[in-house]
Amino acid sequence: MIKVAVTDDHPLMAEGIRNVLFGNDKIQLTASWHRAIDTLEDQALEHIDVLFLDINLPDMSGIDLCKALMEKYNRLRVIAITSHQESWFLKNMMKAGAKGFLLKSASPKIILEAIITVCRGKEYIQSEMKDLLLSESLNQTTKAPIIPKLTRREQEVLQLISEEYTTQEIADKLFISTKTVETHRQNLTLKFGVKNSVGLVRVALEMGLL
Amino acid sequence: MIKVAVTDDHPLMAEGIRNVLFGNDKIQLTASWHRAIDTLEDQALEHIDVLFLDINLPDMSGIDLCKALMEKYNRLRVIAITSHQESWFLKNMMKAGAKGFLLKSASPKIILEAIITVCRGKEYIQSEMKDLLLSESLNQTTKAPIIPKLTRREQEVLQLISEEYTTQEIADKLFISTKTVETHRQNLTLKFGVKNSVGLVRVALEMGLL
DNA sequence: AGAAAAATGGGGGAAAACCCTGAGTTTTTT
DNA sequence: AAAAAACTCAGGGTTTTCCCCCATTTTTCT
Repeated sequence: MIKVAVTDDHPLMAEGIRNVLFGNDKIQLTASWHRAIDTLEDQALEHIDVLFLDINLPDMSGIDLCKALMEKYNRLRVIAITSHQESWFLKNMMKAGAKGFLLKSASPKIILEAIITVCRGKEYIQSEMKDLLLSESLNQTTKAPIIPKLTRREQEVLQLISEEYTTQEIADKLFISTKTVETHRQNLTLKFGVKNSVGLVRVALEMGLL
Repeated sequence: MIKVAVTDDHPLMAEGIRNVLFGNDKIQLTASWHRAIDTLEDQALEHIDVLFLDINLPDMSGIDLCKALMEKYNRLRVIAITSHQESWFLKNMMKAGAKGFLLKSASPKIILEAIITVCRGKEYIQSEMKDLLLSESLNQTTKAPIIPKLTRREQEVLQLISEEYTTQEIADKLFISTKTVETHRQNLTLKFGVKNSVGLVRVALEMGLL
C-alpha cells in the first residue's frame, strides 16, 4: 500500500488526485494540506510515501518547502506539480530534492505512472518538460537556473521598478541617491541574468517574487 | 436534473468537480473539454445547463469563448473559474456573459451553491472576489478594466519587448524601421495605460497575454 | 574582533527609451 | 467604392537606462 498526500492551495487539485486514485487498492490518498506550514507541522507526513507538492503556495515557495521536507523526512518522495511550463522551476525543484515533476495538465495515467516510478526510487519527469529542457538547451537560452537571493534593498528596488517608477523616483522614495538605485538595479540584472528592467520584471513575476 | 460541463485544460479540475458532484442525484457532470475549439464544436452543449469555464485555455481566451457561447446557446449559464484573483478578469467575464465567478480554491459547498444560484437565473460571485472589488474601488487604483485589443503587429512587438530585445533589434527582426517599432511601443503603452515597457510587460503578463 | 556582505555614492559616457508632431501607404471593413 | 483601421516612417528633442570605472560606510555573520 502506497500512501499519498497533497499540498496545494487549490482544494480541487486534491479532489482530482483523490478521484484518480479512487478504486485503486494499492495507492491511497491519506492527507492533504493547503499551506506549507500545515504540511511541515503535521507529523502524519512520517508515514507518507509520496507527496504531491504545488510550487505556488500562499505562505512559502514550494521549493523551500521541498528542501525543508527533504531534511526532515528522508524517506519521503516529492512530486512537484505546477501549471507553469518553465524549466527553472523544474531545475530548482529537482535541486531541492523532488523526485518527480508533473504539469497540472497531467492525465490520470501519467499520475499513476509517476507515483509508481518514484516509489521504485527512480525519477519521473513528464515528457513535455523533457522536451522543453531539450529545446532550451538547443537554443542555448538557458536562463539562470537558480532563484537569486535578493537583499532587502534589492527587493524594494525591484518592487518599485515593477511599479514603473524611474530611478529618480525610487531614489526619492527610499531617501537614497540615484546612483545607489542604479547599483541595485545593476546587481539585480546580474543576479537574474537578464538584459534590462523588462527582463527583471518578467522573470521576477514568473518566479512569483512580485 | 441539472447538467454540468467543464472546459479547462487541466484534467484534474474536471476530476475535482466530478468528485464534488459525486453522489448528488440532481446535478450531473456530463461532459468536459480541454480546448475552446472542442467546446464550441460539440453539439452536446445544447443540453448543458451550466458550463464551468477556465479563462486560461490553450487556444483561445476564456473571455472570447464565453462571448461566442453566449451568442450560440442563450440558455447556457457560464461560471468562470480561475486561479487569478484579479478584478479585470471578473469584469470582462461578466461583460462576456458569464453568470458566475469562482476561484479555483472554491470549496465544494461554494461550487454547489454557485450551480444552483445561476440555474435560478441569478448571478453568483464568490465573496472573496466581491471583497477584492470593494477594496479596489476604495483604493481608487482600479486598473484599466478592459483588455485592450491588440493588432497583430502590436502583439509581435509586445512579445519581443518582453523578450528583452531593443527597439533596434525588434526593427531588424520584423524588417521595419526603428521609428515604426517606437510607434507600436507608444500605442501599446497608451492602450494599456502604463508608463513604460516595464509596465507593459507586467500588465501583459498579468492578463495572460504573453 | 575580524571578515564578509550589504548599502551607500560618484564620474562620465554611450545607448536606449520616451515624447511630440506629422503624414503617406496598405489592409480590412462596411 | 468609400471609410476605417492598421501599418509604415520621419525629424528632433528630452529623459532614462545602461555600463564601465571606483570608493566608503554600515550591517551582519563567524
